[in-house]
Amino acid sequence: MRHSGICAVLTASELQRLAQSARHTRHDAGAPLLFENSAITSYANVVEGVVKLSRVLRDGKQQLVGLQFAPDLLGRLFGDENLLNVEAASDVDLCRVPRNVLEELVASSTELKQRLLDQSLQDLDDARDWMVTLGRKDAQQRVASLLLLIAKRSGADAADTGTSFDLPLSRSDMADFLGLTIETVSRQISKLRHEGVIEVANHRRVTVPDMARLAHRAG
Amino acid sequence: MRHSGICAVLTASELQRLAQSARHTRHDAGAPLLFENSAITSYANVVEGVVKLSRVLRDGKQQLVGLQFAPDLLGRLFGDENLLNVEAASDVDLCRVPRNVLEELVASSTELKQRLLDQSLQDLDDARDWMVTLGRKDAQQRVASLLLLIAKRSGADAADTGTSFDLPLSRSDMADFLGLTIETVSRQISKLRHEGVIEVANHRRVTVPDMARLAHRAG
DNA sequence: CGCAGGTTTGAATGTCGTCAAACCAAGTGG
DNA sequence: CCACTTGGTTTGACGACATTCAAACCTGCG
Repeated sequence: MRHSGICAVLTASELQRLAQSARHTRHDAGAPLLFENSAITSYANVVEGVVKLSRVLRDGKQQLVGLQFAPDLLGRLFGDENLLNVEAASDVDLCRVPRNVLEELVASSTELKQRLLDQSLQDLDDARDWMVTLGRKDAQQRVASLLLLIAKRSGADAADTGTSFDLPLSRSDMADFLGLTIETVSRQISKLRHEGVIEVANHRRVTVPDMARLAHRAG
Repeated sequence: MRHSGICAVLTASELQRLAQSARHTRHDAGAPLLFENSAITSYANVVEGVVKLSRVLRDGKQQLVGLQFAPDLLGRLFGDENLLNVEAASDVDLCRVPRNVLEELVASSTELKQRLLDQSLQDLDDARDWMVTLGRKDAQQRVASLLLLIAKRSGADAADTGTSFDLPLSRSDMADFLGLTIETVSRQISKLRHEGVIEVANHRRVTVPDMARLAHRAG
């Protein structure tokens, strides 16, 4: 899930145009950012933290369909309807831009349009990658895949003792992303821990001594 | 999965430019159209039939990540690497266009670029929809979801007796798309048949007396 | 300290996968 | 025309893995 944020795709003059109307906002973990089927009134850049995109079935079950790390762009361009629930997974900093301003910019910049196309194609690739995970991997491989994804995208610091990072998701969120139950996620994490593939502190801080070994578990 | 094909997004003069280099090709069911990781040398429009996009795990398991019905566009724009296996699911007619010609057109037409962005966003929505199916639905709901999808996209003819269509996929392909095994797919189809939700002739021709009832089974 | 939320662990249940056999439709050759 | 083959599909018996239900366990906080 490597996206380029708004800032990365704008020229200096465009950025200036944007700065006039952009506003920073802060949100606590769990805060809803948009509701399913609501009209989109603004777009946003993820400045800090992780945002989760989800859909819910009629029976109440939930499935996360995407995670947005900084500096990803948030919000679906040119769609009138938002098909997703958008929530802060961790504490989040956003840089909001009114919809019409951004679309104005997009209309005037063919370069920008090109970059947005690239990004949506990247998102599509990511979504299809995850379809493989959901359709063909067992619980162990799914959990390993998620840890790998998080390690890659949240600036995990590498040391001699291994790579460390904080989980931006609760067990419940992880389960909803992996198509599993909380209990199964917990069991698989415990298994990886007992086998020395990962170390866990306070249920949230993860250390990976050997990334290749984790990758191997991911299938 | 509602895409607009090339033809739908081009002006008359652009179509003319395209006609000079476009070539029609025919492929039998099962024929490979592109290989994973191969450089893309051309793009194509699906004129007739259904094309399947898939990825394979190291252990040989396969997962379909998309289906392309006429008149969808085939091939990933602006990516140098093709991450997918592309095969004819049924007998297929393609309209091929050399890569450079299409990208030339895209570069010159901001309207075209816009439409391609729309399409990739639609594909992304579709992929995320299917993530919900793979992550949160049981076998029965998955099979019903697929039948519903095929009914919608392959021009199913509606009559007083119900809606009828041919399955463009083998049981094996269906299993790979649904994240199930052949046997489970077969069992669920039999179940739907015994319960009168669908009728099946020759293992391929499906009739749905009451679409709403099928939709209800899809979750 | 004691409560509350989230997490871990355990035992029992159920769904789907695996293995294996029967079935069906279409095509080939005697 | 019928026996035989072949590939795909269906059905059955069994086992494995994930879910469910329930209880114990941490960690942070009043």
